[in-house]
Amino acid sequence: MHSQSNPNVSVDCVVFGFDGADLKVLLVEREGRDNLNIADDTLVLPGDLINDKEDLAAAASRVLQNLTGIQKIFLEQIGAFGSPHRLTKQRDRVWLEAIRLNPEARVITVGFFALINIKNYKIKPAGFAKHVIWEDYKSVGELGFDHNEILEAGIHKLRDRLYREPVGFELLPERFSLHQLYTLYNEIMGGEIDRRNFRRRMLKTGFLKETDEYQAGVPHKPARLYEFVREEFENISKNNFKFY
Amino acid sequence: MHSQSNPNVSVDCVVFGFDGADLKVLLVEREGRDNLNIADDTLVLPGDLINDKEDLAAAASRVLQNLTGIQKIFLEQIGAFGSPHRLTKQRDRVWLEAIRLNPEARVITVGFFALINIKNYKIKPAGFAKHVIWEDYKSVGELGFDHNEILEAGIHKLRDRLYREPVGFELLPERFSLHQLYTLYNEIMGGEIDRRNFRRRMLKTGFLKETDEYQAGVPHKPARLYEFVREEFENISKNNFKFY
DNA sequence: AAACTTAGTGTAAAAATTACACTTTGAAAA
DNA sequence: TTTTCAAAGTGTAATTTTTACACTAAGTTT
Repeated sequence: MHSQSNPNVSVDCVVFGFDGADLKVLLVEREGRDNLNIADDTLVLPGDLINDKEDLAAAASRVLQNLTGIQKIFLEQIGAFGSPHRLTKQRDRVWLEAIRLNPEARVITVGFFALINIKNYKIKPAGFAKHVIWEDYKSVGELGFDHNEILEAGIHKLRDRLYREPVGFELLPERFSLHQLYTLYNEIMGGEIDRRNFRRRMLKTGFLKETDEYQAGVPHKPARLYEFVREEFENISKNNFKFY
Repeated sequence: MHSQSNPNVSVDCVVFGFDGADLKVLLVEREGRDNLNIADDTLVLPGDLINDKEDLAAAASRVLQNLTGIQKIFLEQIGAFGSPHRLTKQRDRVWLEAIRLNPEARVITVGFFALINIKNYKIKPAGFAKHVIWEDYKSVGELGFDHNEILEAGIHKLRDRLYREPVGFELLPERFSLHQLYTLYNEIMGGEIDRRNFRRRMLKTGFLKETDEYQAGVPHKPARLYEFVREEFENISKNNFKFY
């Protein structure tokens, strides 16, 4: 099973989700593979070594599925992380020695990032993942390896994408209120976006289609729900469109 | 010498230069190492395997220096390229078999990019580089390995950077005319930028300092030369500045 | 019926962007 | 020395975009 894995190259996934209020990141709590009993509740990004004949993105997909059960999501590369010291923390070494065939090997990792709507995926820990959790991005503490660094690179990528690609919609249900969209942008940008201007701006783009559906079960005026129309976006965005 | 190199990870450098009119890329024509006589005039990006205890960026620097003599330039990562088929072209295989200890090894490569002022560096081929040339970006043909793909990623990065970072100045002499700057932007953006608006816009930023020096030896009205004042840029760009 | 919560709406001032054509200056050629 | 050539350098008006800002509407809960 390990025989075909490449000892020098791994992948790690930064998967963002949004629960309607806060930005979340998918983390796994590692434990010994095959129930190897090492005490270690360190949180890490889902990741592992690549196989020798496997494309990087395919490896990321596979690893993510193996550890969390999440299937078929679009992963975009963040970049390579290759400090020679990235695996030298004491706790990480102990874990690697329990788990890897070549625990001493120099490993460079390739980070990937993805956005998903939390409610659309059921996560179920497997492999060396004892638990899988959606951690509030703002409360992420010290992760194993150099995963805080990878996460930082991920959030940068996310912000960058959010400006120019319609990625925000990946994080929302198919039908959403403008308030949800606003909260999402405001949360990720960490900023003070004017609510009215945001609304006007988004509507003016022409790729939000209003539906006849409204929020239900909320203790206040229900908001109209909208849909993102990708075809419209494709038309418009030929001429390098900017969201914000 | 090869003993410490990692068989699975390499770096490749996309180095852009500007000669006043056209955007150039640094390419090397490969040959057998130690004058191994294999007939191969394939052009490739400067690159090679990393050493086992070496940071990725450091490896890129070293490799670039070893092949072209270029020292101490700032390299920024483009990303990892890891298709399992990236080394399978026939000519590439022949070359690898003549050169590498593990010619069959799966290699993923990490691309880096840099911008330099052509006139400030003397290039001198060494290592497996038979010649080093500044190739016009527009005339680049088929390169070895997957280097066309890496180059494409490099130009994207360049365009992206050009919008928000003062990277254009890296490509110009310390003192330059607004015309040179304009040509540079217009060339890289491949676009139709209005000359007057460009000039006003750049001057308004406040980080171009006019000097008392003028172009010399040109058969027309000599242009005033300007300098880029980095400190001013740092001040201004706190609030995510955009060039164009 | 009152209180609460979020939805939803418009405008005026300021700033940025765009399109556009002629004069100036120095060197080279006549 | 005059003419020609090539790029340098300059301003404005119209349009569009951005910004700042506060109240009413509608449903639910108390």
